[in-house]
Amino acid sequence: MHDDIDPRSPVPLYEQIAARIRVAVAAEEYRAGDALPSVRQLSSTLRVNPSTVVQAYRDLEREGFVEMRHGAGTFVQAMAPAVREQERMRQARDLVRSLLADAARLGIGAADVARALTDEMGVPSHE
Amino acid sequence: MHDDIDPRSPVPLYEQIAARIRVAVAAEEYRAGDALPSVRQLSSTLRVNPSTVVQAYRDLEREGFVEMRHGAGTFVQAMAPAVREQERMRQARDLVRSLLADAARLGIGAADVARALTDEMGVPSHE
DNA sequence: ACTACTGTATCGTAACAACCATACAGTCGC
DNA sequence: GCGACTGTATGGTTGTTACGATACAGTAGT
Repeated sequence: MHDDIDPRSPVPLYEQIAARIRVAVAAEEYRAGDALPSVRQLSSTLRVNPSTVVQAYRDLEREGFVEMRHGAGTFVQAMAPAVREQERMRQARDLVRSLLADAARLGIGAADVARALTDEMGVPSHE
Repeated sequence: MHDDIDPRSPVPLYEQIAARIRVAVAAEEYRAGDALPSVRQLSSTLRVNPSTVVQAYRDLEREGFVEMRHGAGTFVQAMAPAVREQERMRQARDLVRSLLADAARLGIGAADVARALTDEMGVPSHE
């Protein structure tokens, strides 16, 4: 439960925070209906500005992970596994599309990308 | 040979210019050893600042497409097809790695990404 | 060497993103 | 209804990126 959060990382604080919550929810560390730490509470334990936590929570809300209720708190959303799966695939599709757009600008086709991906998956050198 | 370049696009001008040159080189519109338009010349025909063209040319130089010779001009590099292929795969690998990093932050695994990619490739609905 | 071209380096400006500070507004237990 | 908690909205600071303006430096034909 130590920091996990690194202000000097190139990835924004609010993304680090959101990622942290996502895995906690995925690991059922939080159940549907549970309240997340309040904005101020989490911001003080992480030594971060409340607004930064808000930004993380808002991202999670857009993705359907949580619901923010004015004056009450932020609660994890119930979500059928099938729906969650579907949502994950939608995000994956968006990621892949922007990747292909970037690749095209470099003169790299989808086939090359696919090859590189299978190469990366086949060699689990990290982690 | 008209503009192709759109200042209002979210993709930077220098990237649009670099992309334009890449396809021209790939299409053998320029051959190895040929001189590209000079920085000032291209910048004036594109109605763009010389520095912007320089940035594009520098990117192309980093990628090994061209060579900038101070006082002489910018020339397309000779490059064996095998080397070019290898270079393309290296770039594809880098793209895929950063994609997987992004995906991980969203709780999306490589398997989901692979599925999304094959879906996108299988259904050429756009363009 | 001079001149007219080349690329190079440096600085400034505008737009944007991340983060913070602070005031505002709703909810709920007492 | 009051008080202590919640999230919300607004504005400012800082750092980064894209783009431009302008001065510097190398090359080559004459």
